[in-house]
Amino acid sequence: MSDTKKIGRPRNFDYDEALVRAMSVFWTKGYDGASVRDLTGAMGIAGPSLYAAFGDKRELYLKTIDHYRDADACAPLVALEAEDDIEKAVRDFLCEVIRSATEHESGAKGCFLASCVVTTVGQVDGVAERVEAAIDDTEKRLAARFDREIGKGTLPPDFPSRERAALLFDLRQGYMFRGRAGWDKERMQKDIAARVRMVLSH
Amino acid sequence: MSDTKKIGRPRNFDYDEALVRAMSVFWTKGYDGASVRDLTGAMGIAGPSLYAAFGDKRELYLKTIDHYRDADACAPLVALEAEDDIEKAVRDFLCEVIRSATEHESGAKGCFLASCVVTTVGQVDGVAERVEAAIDDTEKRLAARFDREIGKGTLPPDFPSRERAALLFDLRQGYMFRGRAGWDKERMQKDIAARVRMVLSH
DNA sequence: TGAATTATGTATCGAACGATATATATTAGG
DNA sequence: CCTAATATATATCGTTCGATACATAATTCA
Repeated sequence: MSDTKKIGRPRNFDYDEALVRAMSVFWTKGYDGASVRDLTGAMGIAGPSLYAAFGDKRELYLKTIDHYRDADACAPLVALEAEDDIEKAVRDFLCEVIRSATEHESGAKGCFLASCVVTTVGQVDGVAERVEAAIDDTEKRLAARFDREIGKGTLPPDFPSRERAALLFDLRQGYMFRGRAGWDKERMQKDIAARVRMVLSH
Repeated sequence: MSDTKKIGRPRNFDYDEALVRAMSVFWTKGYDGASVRDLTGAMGIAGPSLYAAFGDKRELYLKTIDHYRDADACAPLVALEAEDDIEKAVRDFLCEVIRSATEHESGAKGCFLASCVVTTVGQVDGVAERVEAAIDDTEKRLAARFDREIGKGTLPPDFPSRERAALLFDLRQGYMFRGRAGWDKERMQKDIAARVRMVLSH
């Protein structure tokens, strides 16, 4: 848009990086559990800088949600779309779900939206519509992946893309729950083959 | 055990009822979001009574979890076990899941464990083991329901009970998520028939 | 009936909460 | 350079948090 420099003293922190660090705090501690001091500490800035740059705690929270969505940070979805062979793609999706549900990047397990944000739906204004939009968007992208195969002829024309997209979505929710509860990767991987077959059966 | 009355002034509130009310507060507001004042207000008692009867906030929280489990409060599971016809039973299970995910009893939607407690796993000591035990118990009961049908001959001997139990579990998680996000009952009910078929397919 | 025991109600504790007032530092434009 | 504009650092605001001290009420047991 404009590379004209703004007047006034410039920030000495990176906006997006601070946002990611804030997300990580919300992710691990929850909305209420994350204090402003926790946030400023992780973001490497002082209180007034947080309020000047992001508004208040709630607005910062909403901004982390939007950033998560915009950054296309859902690895399983990306994996499903990247692999051309649909069977491998579904398997990759499930493997990636299990990985993200068990491995913890910066202490945060699972999906930021599915495991963390969703719990604040009735509690923090602005969250509900974002979560609902995220579900719709995710399921549309999942269904589109199946439709792509129908176009290629790999799946029959009457393949129930939307139903199976919803199934993938729900399987993910289950894995996220198990991951949170401490299940290990190996235990979850046992059903992958059968589940791939189920998702693609017709 | 003993109907001998205890010495000292008796309580003038019902222990279990207070526990249920506390659970409802945790359910709707989350662990951190539920203040001791919220809790005492809903329970109809004063602070010191709470601490005397239940310990501190965390111990009260753990007690609500145990009470939820002991009360067999998971309606879908009960519905699955109660119906003799396995096809109807699975359908009843899914219908009950959708109902509990969308209707709000005392403002709380979804499953207390699956939608609320799980988010405090890494945060509140004592929660992780309870959640893991709850998953194991639930999946065992789901699988046992299928095994019952194998015994009757309604399902083949090689029917993958454990796999399908896990599937039912994960479908539930998906519905709970959608319910939290504001999906309405009708939208979720569209896939029931196909899902019943999928769960019982062999 | 008095001693022991337990619960209740009021009032409040120190700590942590979210948020901000104030003064200073750093930039662009005139 | 001076002014306007924005960011920073320090210090702290009033509130709410989880948790308790204290005095009083209600019960059992001797």
